Amino acid sequence: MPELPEVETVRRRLQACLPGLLLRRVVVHDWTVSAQTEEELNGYLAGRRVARLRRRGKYLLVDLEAGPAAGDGPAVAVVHLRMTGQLVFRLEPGDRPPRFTWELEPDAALHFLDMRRFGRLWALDPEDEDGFFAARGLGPEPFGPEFTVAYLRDALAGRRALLKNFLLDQRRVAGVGNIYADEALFRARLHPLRAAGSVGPREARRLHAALLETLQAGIDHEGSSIESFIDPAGRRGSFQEILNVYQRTGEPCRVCGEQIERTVVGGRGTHYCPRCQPRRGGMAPGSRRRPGSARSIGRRGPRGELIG
DNA sequence: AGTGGCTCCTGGCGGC
DNA sequence: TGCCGCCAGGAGCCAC
Repeated sequence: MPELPEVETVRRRLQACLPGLLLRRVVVHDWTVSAQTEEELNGYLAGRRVARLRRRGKYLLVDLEAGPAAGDGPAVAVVHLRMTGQLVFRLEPGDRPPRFTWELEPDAALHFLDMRRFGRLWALDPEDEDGFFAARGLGPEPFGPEFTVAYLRDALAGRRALLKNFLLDQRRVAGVGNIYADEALFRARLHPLRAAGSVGPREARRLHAALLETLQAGIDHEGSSIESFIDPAGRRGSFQEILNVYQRTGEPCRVCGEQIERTVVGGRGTHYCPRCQPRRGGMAPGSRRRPGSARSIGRRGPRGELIG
């Protein structure tokens, strides 16, 4: 499921080939993909050249230059992949029909495949972009200047919400989804069922570092191809190969050997190591070495995978 | 206001 | 073998 690292991987791939191409028109095959009609979308987007690609949280943004016709101002296309959205240049035999297609010049097309049909497309005036994200309450970018240890500490303070739910709340920090939330909590040695407000200053610092390290590792591995994530060239990411807890229920913890446990938080599968991530703070029992500690960073597991 | 729960959507899978 | 029901989850919406 596309989270920040997966969307960033798509952004980088498209940034390498879309800028300069002309978006001739948008064809909507499934009207539920957008609250705007095909005509409205084309009014914003058709006849413009792609300038560059950006990302905000899990949203992919395509900046379009003003067109040659009078009144064809610049525009921003916003795409959210949600669960199963994919942007691809080629349809393979057996692919279901795309939900929308961008016809490009010279001679190309970008198709939006989306089995579960949760993905969305918006076309905006650039002046309305900040309002668009403000209306959704989108929080700071993890790699942006706002997301400091102090910010995270203050955001956690006093909250009764479970830590897992806190991380999934896009208003607190943008871009974290179920996989990276579980992996970051493991790296930070924090139990997902702890109240956000119970996290102390040192733990907040750990969580901040763990979030950045986990997301960066995801980007470095070009995302997790768990469900159906592929990039626009049809390539799969490899982060799923080094997951520590996500979907490893019953398997041994890579750090302490304890069996990974699974519970449900907010309707989402939640995976953790009961020994490395105790409900109360403190040292993991029977071990001085803990996941995410300086000594464990960069260690290699039995199959050569990076741990932590 | 903060928080949790429900809903959408469909392929895949377990159970009978 | 076939069919039923459940599971996966991002985020908008609603209720408390």
